[in-house]
Amino acid sequence: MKPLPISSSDRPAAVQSTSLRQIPLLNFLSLQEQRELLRELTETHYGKGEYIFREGDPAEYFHILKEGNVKCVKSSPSGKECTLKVLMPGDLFCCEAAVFDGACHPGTAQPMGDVSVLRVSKKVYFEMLRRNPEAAIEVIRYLGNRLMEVQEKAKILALDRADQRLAALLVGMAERTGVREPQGIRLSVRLTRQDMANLIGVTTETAIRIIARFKKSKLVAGTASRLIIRDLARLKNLAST
Amino acid sequence: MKPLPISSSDRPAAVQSTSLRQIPLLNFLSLQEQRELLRELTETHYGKGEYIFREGDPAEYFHILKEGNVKCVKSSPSGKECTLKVLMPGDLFCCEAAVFDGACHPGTAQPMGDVSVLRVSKKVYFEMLRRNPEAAIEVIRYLGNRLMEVQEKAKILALDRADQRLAALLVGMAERTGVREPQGIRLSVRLTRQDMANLIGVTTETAIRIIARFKKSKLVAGTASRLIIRDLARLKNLAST
DNA sequence: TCAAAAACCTGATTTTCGTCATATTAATCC
DNA sequence: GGATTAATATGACGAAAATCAGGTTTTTGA
Repeated sequence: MKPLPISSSDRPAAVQSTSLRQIPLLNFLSLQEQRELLRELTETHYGKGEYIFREGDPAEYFHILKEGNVKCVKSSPSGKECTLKVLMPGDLFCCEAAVFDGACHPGTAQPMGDVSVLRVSKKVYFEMLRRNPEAAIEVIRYLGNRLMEVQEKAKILALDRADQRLAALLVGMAERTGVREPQGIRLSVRLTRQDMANLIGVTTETAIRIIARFKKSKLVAGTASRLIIRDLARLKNLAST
Repeated sequence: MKPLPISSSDRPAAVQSTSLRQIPLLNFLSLQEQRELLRELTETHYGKGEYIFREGDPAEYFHILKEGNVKCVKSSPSGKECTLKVLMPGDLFCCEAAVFDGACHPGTAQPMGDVSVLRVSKKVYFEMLRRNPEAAIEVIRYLGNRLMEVQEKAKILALDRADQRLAALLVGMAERTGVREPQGIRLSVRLTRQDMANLIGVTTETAIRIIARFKKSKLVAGTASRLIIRDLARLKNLAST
């Protein structure tokens, strides 16, 4: 596909046309439609400690992650928190909440560092989908995949021990964000023991103890900002025992 | 909406046109489209102990549950099983798997008694969606809701104790399938202790012990085929503590 | 560069739940 | 309606993970 022929005066603030071509859910649109949607997109930057939206906020927009990582967090009345997913650039988020008029966000979207987010109003987006069945089908595919992902996660939470859940998490992260390095596979997402704990439904202490065991048996190395998977095969094996 | 004007010679085997109007995902179609889709639908009956499809089978059809209850089951390599959801009439199933060419079913669909299932090939269904953006948007809504449901379930599995998970399950079942009775709310779905155990990720013994405690404190009564919720408010309270 | 804040670590103790073994009751089907 | 199977029940024991209560090390930011 060729670059969009859009003059700089055509496009809003900081949304670069090049970035759009990397977003799967905006393919399947004619150039004309892409240009129109581009006009409706706004880009916002967030830093650590801020919120993109919180659980219970009214859901008025579709969000697309452009840069950085965002975690989707749900919390229970007792104050405990559970991280559903770490989003990567290109991921849609909160399409599931954007579904009904007056719906609220079922979870909080929290930047894991500096991030950049694209936003378009539900109304505009749905109108675009109505005109572009092919794009609607793409959204169906995306949601179907997300559904399968969460179902797999629910299965693991329901059936597996803590160490297997952690192994499965690391395998998944390695596959989605790993980069080859001499010592093994480095995760390009910063992930603290606490992050891991929240992702697999255990306490931070438990995650720390398990990672310590993994270190001893040369499965992983490093800490949050530089986590290395040293033996993917054995981790995979542990996850599916 | 008026009844479909279809002569009995027009329609395949046992698919009654009246049943279709109760299926949310077939609304938003013109009469013409409904009639065409009807011709492509086939109905199949299954009994207990049979499988509608199994984990790993190639996914070639969209399924719609017409009558009875079906459970979606996933199993781990070690042989343990986890029930993701009890489907009710009108539910789509395995749309999530019907998403890619050559995809396989991520779980097994198991009748919980006598059931009747409608089926349409992925190809025909997608073509229909391409012609009917409104129907595609309806599928997006459906998937969005399913996604929110599973996310909520994952949160509960990750954060709550067994008794709270069971309470949450019973509250949900009461709301989806409960019928008022003098002694309380009766679940219209047959649900054994083992079913509950598989739905909340504990062993059967644990589910039995918890239900026994619930009985003592007058929260529930009865067994599988006649399960009564006697104090919904207190169950809700327990679930969200 | 130094102080403060995160992140990481460890041990002791308790709670929760799984496992195994064995009854008892209820449902189903010739 | 009585045999057979499925479902429910209970106890004793152990393993897994939470909790609480200290630490140390690393990272961050003024």
